[in-house]
Amino acid sequence: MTNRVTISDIARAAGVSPSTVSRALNNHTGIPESTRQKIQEIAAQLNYRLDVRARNFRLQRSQTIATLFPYQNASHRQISDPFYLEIVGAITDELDQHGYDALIARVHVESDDWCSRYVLDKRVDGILLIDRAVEDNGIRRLQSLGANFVVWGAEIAGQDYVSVGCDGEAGARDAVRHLIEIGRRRIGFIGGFEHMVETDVRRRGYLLALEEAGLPIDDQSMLFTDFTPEAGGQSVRALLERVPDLDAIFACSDYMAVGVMEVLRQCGRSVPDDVSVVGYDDIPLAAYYSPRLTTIHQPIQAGGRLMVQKLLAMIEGEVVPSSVLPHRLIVRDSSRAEHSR
Amino acid sequence: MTNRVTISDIARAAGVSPSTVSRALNNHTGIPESTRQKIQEIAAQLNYRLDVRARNFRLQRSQTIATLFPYQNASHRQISDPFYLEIVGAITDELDQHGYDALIARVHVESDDWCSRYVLDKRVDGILLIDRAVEDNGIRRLQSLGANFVVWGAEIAGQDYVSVGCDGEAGARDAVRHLIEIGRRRIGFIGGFEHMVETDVRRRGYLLALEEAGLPIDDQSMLFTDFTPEAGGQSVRALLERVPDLDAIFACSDYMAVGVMEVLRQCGRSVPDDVSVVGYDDIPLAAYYSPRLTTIHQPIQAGGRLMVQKLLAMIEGEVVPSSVLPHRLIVRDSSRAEHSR
DNA sequence: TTGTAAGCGTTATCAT
DNA sequence: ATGATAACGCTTACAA
Repeated sequence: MTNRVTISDIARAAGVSPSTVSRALNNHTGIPESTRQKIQEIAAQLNYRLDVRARNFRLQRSQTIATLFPYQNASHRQISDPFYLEIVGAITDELDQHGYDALIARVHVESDDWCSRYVLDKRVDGILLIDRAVEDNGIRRLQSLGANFVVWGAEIAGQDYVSVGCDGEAGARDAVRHLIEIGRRRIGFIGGFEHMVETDVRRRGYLLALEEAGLPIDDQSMLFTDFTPEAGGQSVRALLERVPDLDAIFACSDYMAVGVMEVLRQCGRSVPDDVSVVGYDDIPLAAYYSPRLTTIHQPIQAGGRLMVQKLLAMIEGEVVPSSVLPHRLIVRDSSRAEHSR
Repeated sequence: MTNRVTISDIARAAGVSPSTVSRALNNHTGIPESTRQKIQEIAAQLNYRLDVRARNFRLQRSQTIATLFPYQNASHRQISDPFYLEIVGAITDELDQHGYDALIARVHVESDDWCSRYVLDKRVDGILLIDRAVEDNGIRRLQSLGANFVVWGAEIAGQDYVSVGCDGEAGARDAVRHLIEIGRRRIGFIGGFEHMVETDVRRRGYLLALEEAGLPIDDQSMLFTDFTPEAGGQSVRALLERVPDLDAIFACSDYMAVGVMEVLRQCGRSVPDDVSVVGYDDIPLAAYYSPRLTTIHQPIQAGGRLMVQKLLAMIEGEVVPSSVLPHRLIVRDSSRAEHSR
């Protein structure tokens, strides 16, 4: 912690110049094996440690990637949906493997200040955005700055940036089709924030499935809220008041769905006998809840890693395309309707 | 993204020297209000942005804190326990408010390489460690390096570093006492990794409660595994084979407890009629699971924020003490034994 | 193969 | 009140 050993100290000890040391340490070609070895030995002896800050500064990079979680006004509430943690885990591990540091923050979705903070202030070499608004100022700003970034979520029409995620519209449609197939007719929708893409595309899928089946569409059957069991539970309670003959719920997250199922029971509706429930994400919990939760599986791990790989490729100057990952309907017990209407 | 505006550009435009600009921008005393205003205007006009990397380098700091999650050999499996996400959320928000960046990574608990990477390489000004091993090389290394760090978890005997967390021994003891009070006698324990402090202290509390009640202690009743519903479920299945007359489970995390309850049902045991279950953490899920989960509440939010405050104070040179946060037994439905034996 | 020197952008010291 | 200068630790032309 006291006096740091620098490259010059090694140079002095080895009787060479700092540049030679730098070259030796970085395994540059054109340095004789013998000198290299000698210098590396001395470095080890002296307990030399490269000052990454200095190097990154000199190299004008930061070797750091920010993973940003947009939140909305009202709901700067505590987050705990396991989905987020899974994707963070995958991202940080993958970054680690590539020698990058992972920075994390929540950012207000309606502002773009954070672009200055992370990009202009040169804190990071790139950004990973976990979901975004349908009209997203931050993304526009990132683009105008020429920043490297990858977004988690569905690829949407006219999108001129890179995303990695499932086709949420198709996923939601599959979920709702399934509910219709097992005989459900009054299907509620519980989403995250209305103007975030992931919720928006899933709502589209929901509406599409209803339409295809010739079922009536009713704004009263949709509700938008936080990704927590509590919010899910409250929403379904509200929904039941509006639509007493509700016979199914499609929730935009498994974690929400847990609250949904609990409140349904509290209200005297059995799941799945009276009301079927389908969630989204297929977090570990889904298979271990009772009843086991029907859901749309997303390859979260793979997706997180892919985001990193794409971003690093972009930083290397490559042109990379968006990826649409496969989703999969996993039918479990929460939607096995014994008695269709 | 092209040519960056630097302090010298402003100096040139304003007809002053770079040092004056620096002083003006940093609101140093001894600079006339008029000059300051003029310079700040020009800076704004030119869209000047401080290069934090350069400043941090010059100031020999990084203005970044690492939050590290130790993992064990076998289990570099995906993490998703909401507890972790809640604490990460609290930590990152609090760091943000203080102008610090939050770096995140998982580190192998049996190594201390990461100390070099984060501390010696000067990537961060301090470290937040989420749990640790009973004998923790990383911590010893951090101490020998004189690094600033704060650990999440119980304060343990002879500990000469700063921790923030609940008294896990007391928490576990309260949980198990409660089970004993409602008539349970064959109580199983499902922990995280055996040599991590949080699991270790809770095991002690568990044993203590059994001892106090004069109940027999049986190694076969304890199992150690991952913090996932799946692992919790598998553990309880194994436990039931070893101890067929099991009538209660104390699990070290609510998320685990979910899997525990599901498998109990699969095995034909009703919760809480046949087997009572108590979890730990009081994540949002706990109150919304069915049956509602009895658990030990930890002030996760407050704890995360407090860790940050302490760490920043340490960095400022203050001497700060450890904190033991209050825990609280929350009795819900998973432990209401209708029929005691 | 190696050394010299410049520079990344900022701030602090020491003058003036 | 302000400017010149050095320095933080490293890498890389360019020169030798």
